[in-house]
Amino acid sequence: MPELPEVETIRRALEPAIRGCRIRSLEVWQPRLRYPVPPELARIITGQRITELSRRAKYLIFHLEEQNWLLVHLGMSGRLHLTDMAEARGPHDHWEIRLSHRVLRMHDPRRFSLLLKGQGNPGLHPLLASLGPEPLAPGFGGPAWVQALRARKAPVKSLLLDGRLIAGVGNIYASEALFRAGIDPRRSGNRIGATRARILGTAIRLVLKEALEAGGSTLRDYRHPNGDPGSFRVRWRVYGREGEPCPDCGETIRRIRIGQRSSFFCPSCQH
DNA sequence: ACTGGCTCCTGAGGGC
DNA sequence: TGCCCTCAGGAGCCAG
Repeated sequence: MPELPEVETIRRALEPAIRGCRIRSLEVWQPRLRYPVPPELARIITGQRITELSRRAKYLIFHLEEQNWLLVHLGMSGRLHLTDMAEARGPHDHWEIRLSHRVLRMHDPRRFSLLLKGQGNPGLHPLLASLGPEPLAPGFGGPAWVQALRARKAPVKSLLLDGRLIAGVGNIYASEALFRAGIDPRRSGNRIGATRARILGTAIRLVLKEALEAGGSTLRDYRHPNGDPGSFRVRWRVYGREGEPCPDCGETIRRIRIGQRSSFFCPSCQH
């Protein structure tokens, strides 16, 4: 599923291909996504150039002319395909943007994705306004992070998924980062010392950066839908490994529920 | 102000 | 072989 590193990988691949391209048309086949696709969207964006593609958390922002922009989120099963020419529409293909020589299409079986519009400063949009800091931005993990984490008493695993505290961390990286930091996912934020909070901040950046570097392979999958996605799969240390030995100590990895979400951890390495 | 539970949706996988 | 049940997940929303 698209996590922050994959969304950033998509952004990096897409931006040079679409920057400067003019939108010829927008076709919406299924407007009932996470939020309804605005009916007037096609009228607003047709004829405009894409000036920039940016990312905030797991949101992609397609900047257009006249301070218009499109907000796209992939949800958990959304895929963006950029092709040279229009293809027959398949099941779960919900919309496509036709550019001068290319077509950008959204495929999303579970329909948790979204396509919205905005005008002016994207950061003021309700979905973006309350987002916390970007973990990969310079300076993340300093005093502000330590203070914010320790001000909360929810399980740290849940806090990592709270976009107001930190933007874009998903279920996989929350488990992975806590394993790297040696912190029990059930531990309350306010029971994590300042030193360990800093270590966690570093661990988050580490797992995201590693995945981002491996994301170059996801790029190939993105460009060539026939490619075998399994061969490029990143090897998680604990995520999805219930019952397997911990890569560090050999203890059996456990899976527990925290806030309705699966969490994987090593009971020996994480406290 | 926080926390935890619910919700949207469909495909996959396990049990019988 | 096939049906049914449960679960997975992003993240906003809401009740307590």
